Amino acid sequence: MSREHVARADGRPMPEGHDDTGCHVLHVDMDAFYASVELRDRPDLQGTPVVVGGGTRGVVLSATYEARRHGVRAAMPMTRARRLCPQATILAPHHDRYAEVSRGIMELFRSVTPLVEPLSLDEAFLDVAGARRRLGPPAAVAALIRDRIADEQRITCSVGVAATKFVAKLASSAAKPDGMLVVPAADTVAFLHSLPVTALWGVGPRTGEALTRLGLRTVADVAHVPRATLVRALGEAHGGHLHDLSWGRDPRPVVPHAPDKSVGSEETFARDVDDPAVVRREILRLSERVAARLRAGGSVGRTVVLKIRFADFTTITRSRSLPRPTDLARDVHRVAAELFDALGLDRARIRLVGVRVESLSPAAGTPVQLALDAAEDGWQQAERAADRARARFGSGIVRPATLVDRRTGDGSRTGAAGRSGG
DNA sequence: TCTGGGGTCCTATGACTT
DNA sequence: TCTGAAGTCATAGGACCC
Repeated sequence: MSREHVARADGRPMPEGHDDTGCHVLHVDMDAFYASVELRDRPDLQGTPVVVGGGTRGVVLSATYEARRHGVRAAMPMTRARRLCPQATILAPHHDRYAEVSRGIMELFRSVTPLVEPLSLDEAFLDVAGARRRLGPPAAVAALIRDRIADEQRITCSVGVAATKFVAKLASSAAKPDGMLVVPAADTVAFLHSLPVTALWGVGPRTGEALTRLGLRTVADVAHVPRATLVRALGEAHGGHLHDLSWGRDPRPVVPHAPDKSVGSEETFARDVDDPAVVRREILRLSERVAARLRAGGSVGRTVVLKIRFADFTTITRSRSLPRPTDLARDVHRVAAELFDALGLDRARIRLVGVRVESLSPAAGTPVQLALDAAEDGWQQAERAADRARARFGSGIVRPATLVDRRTGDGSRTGAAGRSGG
């Protein structure tokens, strides 16, 4: 327990032990995850400003706390980050590596409790009520997890311990970096009411502005305004939810294995594109990618959504539902391409194109679409055979002929910027 | 100056059904 | 049979999260 940095909700050190009465939810969040993973291989950069990101139109994916001291933040355009902190080392992201570290961390969590709800690669909720007899009270479990992640993965994390998910998440944020904060159930309201409204889950720039217009700046302000006022300003669901959160009411349990509700893929072009043929090729590539992920996840989907972002950043979506769900690239592509053609765009400058499939259900037991135009379930078998070939020989081994460059035989993307680093 | 990619959830609106 | 109300579903857009 040498690594602990334990504090009470009011910030004073715990006198002895940890008052985790009523607390069984842990929120574990890696500190500057991508940057921390990169620093494992570059110990020479420890203690220096490092920014993970890149690409011609990229944003910051992760930054060390030394870079953050210069104002660099996640999701900030790289050009701005470079200006704010010119001395920072810029590293390109390695997603495979982050996914691998993430798998190790999630396995570690599941060795503690089966009730693990991952939120992203680098954070998860854990319900440790059932681990008390084996591992001790929640605060001790949290300390154990922090030690093990430091030992096994050589990165640091912060942990919030509370009675609810929402408060546990706020607590881990307050404990960052490399800390732990226990908010005893009895202290929940006092802890919450000291925070700014922007700390509330679901309050971003827009909602924050709306609350400011009402003169509400702290969570305490939100708690003491009539619920009806919030509902009028923000709608029934959002307003009511914020009012509940402001009093620490958050009955959501920790749920492992929540099924996916949609699967999508999108690409920002390195330069805006006005050639419809280029856009159509990208739609085909994205449809292939999405369908492969559907099959890999054992899902089929019924609604295909096409997303187009124009050069001026305005964004539109168009969707259509199929009579039956599918996991075939051929079906997804056909609908997405038809939606694009129906827009009737005349050399519009397009910045981004995306394809998403919604209304997912498990493939097992779902009657699937057998090709839209013909009774050939040969497509199903062909795409599954392609999956097997990709699994064996690499992702580039099988692709539609229209995506193969005739001169080089290379099907790699030529126009899109690709992920800037995430 | 610029603003990724992968998602979830909510709201508004119009078509359709009961 | 016609009409309006209410419910449901599909679609589009937006806010938010990491």
